[in-house]
Amino acid sequence: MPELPEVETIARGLRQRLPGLVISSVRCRFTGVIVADAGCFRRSLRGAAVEGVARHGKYLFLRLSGGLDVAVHLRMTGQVLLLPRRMLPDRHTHLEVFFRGSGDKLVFRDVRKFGRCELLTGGIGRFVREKRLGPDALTVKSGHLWSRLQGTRRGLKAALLDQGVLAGLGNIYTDEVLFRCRLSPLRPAAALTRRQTERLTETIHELLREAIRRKGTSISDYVDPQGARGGFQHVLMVYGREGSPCPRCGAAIVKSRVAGRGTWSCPHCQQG
DNA sequence: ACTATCCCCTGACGGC
DNA sequence: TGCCGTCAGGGGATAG
Repeated sequence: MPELPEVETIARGLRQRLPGLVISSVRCRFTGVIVADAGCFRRSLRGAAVEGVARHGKYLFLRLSGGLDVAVHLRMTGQVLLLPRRMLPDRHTHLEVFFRGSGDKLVFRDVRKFGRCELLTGGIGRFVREKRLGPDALTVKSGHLWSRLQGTRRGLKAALLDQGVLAGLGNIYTDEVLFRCRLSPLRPAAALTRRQTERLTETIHELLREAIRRKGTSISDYVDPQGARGGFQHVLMVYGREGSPCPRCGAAIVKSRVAGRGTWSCPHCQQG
């Protein structure tokens, strides 16, 4: 499931290849992935130049000429790929973008069809405000987290998964961050001290930077635009590891259900 | 305003 | 071998 590090890895991969290319045509094989009108989407993209690639939380943005942007969300199983333009699309390929004079095409594929592409005319900032996304998790300030966590009655995991609190953490990195901070996922968010919130913020930054360095976590479907898997799944400490010894104290990692999600934690280390 | 639950969708997996 | 139920979880909609 692509979270911030996976989307950042994709953004970096696209940044090396896309800027300067001009879109010659767009083929949509499953219109359900396009938010609003697919015909308008195709017409608007045709002839536009790619000026840059951006990211906020789990959203990827293609910045186009004419003040247009395309917002992409991969949800659970979405992929953004750069493939040879002549390669035949498979049954999960929903969108293909072709470029003038390029041997590659940009492909959106998604087994479960949860992912979405949306044309923006009002800019990224406006989109982020309308979606009520919190600050990006890579740069969120401790003071912001403090005020948001103080103002909720929810448990810590539920609060950190809320993209309105901070944008970018999903189920995997939330479990890993709570383990590193020795905090229980069920602990009331408002019970954190200021010092704990500072440490939590630093740990979020470190964990995400580390995961980006390893090019993300490939557990199920995630690959980068060139089809390469990430490496962070090899260093996960709790996620998906029920029954394995805790890397810190040796106690068996337990799986539970928190905020409707599978949740892995060490019952001994994470009592706080 | 806040919180919990359901739903979207497909493939993998376990039980029989 | 095949059928069926369950699970995976991001986020939007909806109910309480």
